[in-house]
Amino acid sequence: MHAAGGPLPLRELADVTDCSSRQLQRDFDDVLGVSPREYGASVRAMNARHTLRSADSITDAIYSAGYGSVRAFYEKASRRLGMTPSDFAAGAPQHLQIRSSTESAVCHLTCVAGPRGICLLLHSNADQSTPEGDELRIREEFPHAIIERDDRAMRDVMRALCLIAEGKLAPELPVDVTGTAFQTRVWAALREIPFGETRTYADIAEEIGEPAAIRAVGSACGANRVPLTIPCHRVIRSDGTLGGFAWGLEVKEDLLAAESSPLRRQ
DNA sequence: ACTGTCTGTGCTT
DNA sequence: AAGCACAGACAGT
Repeated sequence: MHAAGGPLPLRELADVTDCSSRQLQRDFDDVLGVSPREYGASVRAMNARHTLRSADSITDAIYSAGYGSVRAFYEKASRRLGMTPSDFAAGAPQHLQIRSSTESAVCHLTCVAGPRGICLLLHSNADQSTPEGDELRIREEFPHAIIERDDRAMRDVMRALCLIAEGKLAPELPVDVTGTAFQTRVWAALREIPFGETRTYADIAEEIGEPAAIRAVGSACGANRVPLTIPCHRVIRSDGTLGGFAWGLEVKEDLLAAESSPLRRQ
């Protein structure tokens, strides 16, 4: 489907992968958490991001991305862009984001936020190099945005992030992240986990109505660009082991220990 | 436990 | 109106 740039008939996929169409449906659901058709729709939407950049007109881009009509594009894909197609086609030059960095008691934090909320949160400690790596990661995520450092505007946000990083109760922060339909559902479920509690990957899968998509929940947690604010550290495995965490298992362990200790609550 | 067939339902074109 | 994908039920391995 990536080669084709969009969804493929189920029969065709089944022939290529040499398994039955029913089995393919089940495998997609188990591993990816979405149906083959839905996955293809995401591929096509991603494809549209590229054609929008290169085509002469929005309409051309929409058709060459494989949509049958302009209407279909606006219904299915335009929400994923996070801006109007014409803004996106122009490279979103006017999109302004602010960033700030601070030292928490535990680690160095760098946060990038747009008008609607936090869109990226990076962490580093003494072992790892900081500024260049962060810069690269930010550029990778937002290649066309204007990003300015503004510590004053971010002061309250950074303060709240420090609290969470230390395992203390903090005000909820607005987030502005885009993902697949499935990721969005997982991230929303993660934000429902109360401070001081944990859930298993299976719990989350159950909660979003995809009880089989346990591994997919794990991937969605891994794809979380704003740890702490979307508390993926509160998800552990059913057997009690920690599972994974982008910032390292030690950090995850410390966070959970601090959050569950009543003495350190505020 | 895993797999394929059959089938009713609902969405898309 | 026709075709297709989806997902539950069921039976065979």
